[in-house]
Amino acid sequence: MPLTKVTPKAEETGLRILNAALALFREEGFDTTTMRDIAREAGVATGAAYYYYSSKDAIVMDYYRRSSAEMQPRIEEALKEVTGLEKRLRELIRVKLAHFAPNRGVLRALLRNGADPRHPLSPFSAQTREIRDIDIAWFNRILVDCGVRISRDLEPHLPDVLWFFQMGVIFFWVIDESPGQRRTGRLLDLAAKSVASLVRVSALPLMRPVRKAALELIEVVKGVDL
Amino acid sequence: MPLTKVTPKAEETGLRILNAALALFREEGFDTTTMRDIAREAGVATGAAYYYYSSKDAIVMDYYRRSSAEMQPRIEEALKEVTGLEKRLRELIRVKLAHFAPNRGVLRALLRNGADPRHPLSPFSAQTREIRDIDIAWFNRILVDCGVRISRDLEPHLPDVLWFFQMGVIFFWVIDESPGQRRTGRLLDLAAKSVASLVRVSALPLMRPVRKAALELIEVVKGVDL
DNA sequence: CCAGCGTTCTGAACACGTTCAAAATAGTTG
DNA sequence: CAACTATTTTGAACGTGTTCAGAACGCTGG
Repeated sequence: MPLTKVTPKAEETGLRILNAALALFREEGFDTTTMRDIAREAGVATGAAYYYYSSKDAIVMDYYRRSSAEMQPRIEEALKEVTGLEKRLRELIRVKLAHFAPNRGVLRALLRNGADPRHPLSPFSAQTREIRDIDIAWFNRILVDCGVRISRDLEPHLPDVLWFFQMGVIFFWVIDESPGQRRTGRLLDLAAKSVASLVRVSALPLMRPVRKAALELIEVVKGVDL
Repeated sequence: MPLTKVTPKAEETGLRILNAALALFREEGFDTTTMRDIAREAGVATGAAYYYYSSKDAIVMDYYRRSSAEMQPRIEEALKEVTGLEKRLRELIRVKLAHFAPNRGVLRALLRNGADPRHPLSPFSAQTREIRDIDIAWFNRILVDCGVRISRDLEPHLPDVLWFFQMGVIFFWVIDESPGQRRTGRLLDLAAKSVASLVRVSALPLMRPVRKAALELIEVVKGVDL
């Protein structure tokens, strides 16, 4: 991925390095695995790993990018099975977690630098913008055809807010050490219900002052770098 | 701090190392500053730095601990000046940010590992429990004598929730690159108002179902490791 | 003043992520 | 095929955080 022009052989080597890395990350953990380990496992010299990936983090980045791409059809399908804001919200996030599950440790490395947009490896960084935009588009789609009325003022921000909510769940998930991350499952059930309710309630005329406050808050938060 | 038994001379050396580190962190940034730099600045060999601090992170930890201690009287005083939930909430957090302000970069290092409770350097870790407990006690105190009615079921959790809210503000602050972190100031104003309103509204009998949902959510989140 | 002992300090050494000059290989052109 | 270029690969070397065996220091009892 990092190489723009590639011979088939190079493509193969790059993939071998990526897969070696992911296998080791899964077995030994991200921090314990060294670049020398990865290179050895892939059958190349240390420097070769850097020819394909400019850093250890770049491997994680590539994994993130590929995963997000692979996920698209699975999401599309999952949303066909299910209707309603709450269920779709839950299903969308559930599919993502399921897809990331085998490499939860790798995702932990991705989220290590939290929400700092200056760090390339961050769901808020410029480098992950493309993935983020695709992600947000799904939330937009869910909102659009869920039949729930959305107030004009909230409308342009709601997909971003839902995406942010999703990131919260994912943060929780990578930390969650309960067996099978069941705790996250529970959290997702409860939170999806609450969020759906909030979205529904937010459109009520009575809620206008609350909406105004929320909007101000949203605007300040977005102002940072998002 | 890391040394249990200390001669006055050792105490002095330890402080020299800490201050050298903080000065360099401020001037050059946490990542750019090396342990060798710190040792040189303090006029000792590299190993000496490790005699006093078991790691680079441990320096940050010590700074965090000391700062939290120094902050106590400042908080006490600030709360005397001000009444009401919203204002006190805002003031409490504002005092903290003001105190941390000169070493914002150091705090960024502290929050680098996000909310992972397994990482020692995390506001959620076992190592920071003492500080966290003291912190939470303040929120408890604010709630107790603010005159606002709190429902029985929410009462034991509310200080923790407010503390969590505070952590959110601090996370935002360390990332906020607006001049003088004005954006965070604005966020704090808005958020404190909203939070205070929420607390007030939450006690309404009408809100019982909402409270129940919130409580379930809180319990799941707390279950992790907090 | 010395011997002994705990405390403080030293600097070389290790493993890691990363860089880079140069070697090996593949591909292309005369 | 040979010469040349572009791509791919190598492995030694650098700077970093960290460790550790032992040197230096300072105090206490004789």
